[in-house]
Amino acid sequence: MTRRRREDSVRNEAQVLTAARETLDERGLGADVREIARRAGVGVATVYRHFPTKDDLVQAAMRTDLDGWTEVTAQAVEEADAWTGLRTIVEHTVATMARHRAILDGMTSRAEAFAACHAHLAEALSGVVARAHEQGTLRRDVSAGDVGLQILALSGVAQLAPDEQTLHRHVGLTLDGLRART
Amino acid sequence: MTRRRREDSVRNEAQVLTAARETLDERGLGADVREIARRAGVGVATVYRHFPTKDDLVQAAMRTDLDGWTEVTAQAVEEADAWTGLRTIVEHTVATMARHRAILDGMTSRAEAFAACHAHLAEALSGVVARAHEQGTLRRDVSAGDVGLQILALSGVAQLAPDEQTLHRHVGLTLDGLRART
DNA sequence: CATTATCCGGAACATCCGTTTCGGATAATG
DNA sequence: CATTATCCGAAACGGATGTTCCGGATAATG
Repeated sequence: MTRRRREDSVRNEAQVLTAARETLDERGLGADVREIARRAGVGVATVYRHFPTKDDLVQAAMRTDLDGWTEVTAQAVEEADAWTGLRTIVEHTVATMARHRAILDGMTSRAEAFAACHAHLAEALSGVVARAHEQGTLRRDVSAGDVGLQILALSGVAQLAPDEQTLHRHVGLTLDGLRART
Repeated sequence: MTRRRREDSVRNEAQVLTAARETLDERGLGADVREIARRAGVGVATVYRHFPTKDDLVQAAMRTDLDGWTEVTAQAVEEADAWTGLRTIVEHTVATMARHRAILDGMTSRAEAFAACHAHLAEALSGVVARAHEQGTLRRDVSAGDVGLQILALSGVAQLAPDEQTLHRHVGLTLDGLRART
């Protein structure tokens, strides 16, 4: 006879996830597990009971945001105007990275746990870029890989320029640079 | 009577500096002092005898390259055509950061040891950008701070895109985006 | 309320890294 | 060659961080 799961257990798991999200957003992948535990009002062992490894915790904490990002980008590929889709992908990806520093860290450090994200981004960009080339709205000499690099570069800016406005202006600047000259 | 300095001492100091340059270029500021010592064929204590702290070692190892960079950028400010000067600053700074990962790390992590570099870059950019605005070659809505951010962003690209050619193309892309539309 | 499976937190362990210590080796001097 | 100031490397220290242990607490069950 299997007992019902203890209520403090589920409560703690939720609190750990929340604390992990907060801490990872602030400190990035380098966040200390002890600090996450402290913010959750819990001991370290409790964290490790629910998530066998720090990587597992990170993935669980970022899952929702990552899924949202995946959906938005996948949808942007379907956009009739490929340039609009490209702009959406760039803006939304940069915004996500700016808000969640751990995701940026994972992408730039090529952590194995983020390989799927890399693949998804590459695929989405490859589609949109090809169609933007057909529609003549993207510079011919700009590849999907180039756009990917620019996205990561902009995300790097996000960590140096705290204010939303500056970041958005830089995204506009970059997009201007990518657009085919009329 | 003060004795002459022992020969193994000066030899070791030089070897440590060389090893430090190699290791810092490869691994960035996170380079392990033990690895530097090993490459120099020396014990850790020898490293610390010549350079009281890791920061001191880093500064000594990077001094030559930083001085070169300072000179080139200072000279670029004097350029008659401000746009050319700006391009030189951007290209040379990005190239320096790409080659010496530790310098990039120092600049982006706002380490106190690199405050002088920050100040120098800010001053140089401020001058060139003002004159480029007067000459109408730089977009009006782009500030010196913006250019500084773009430089750091491009340097970030340098760490993700190993090949020289891709990096140079991205620099060109960015410069295109900064130039006033004719 | 008694039982007990489940869960909890703090301490301990392992590793990494900057830095210091110290007994022994060695080069400069006379 | 003897002396000794100087230098050397291995080991140890100290702090940070991921992870595990374990004795005690507690919630689910009947």
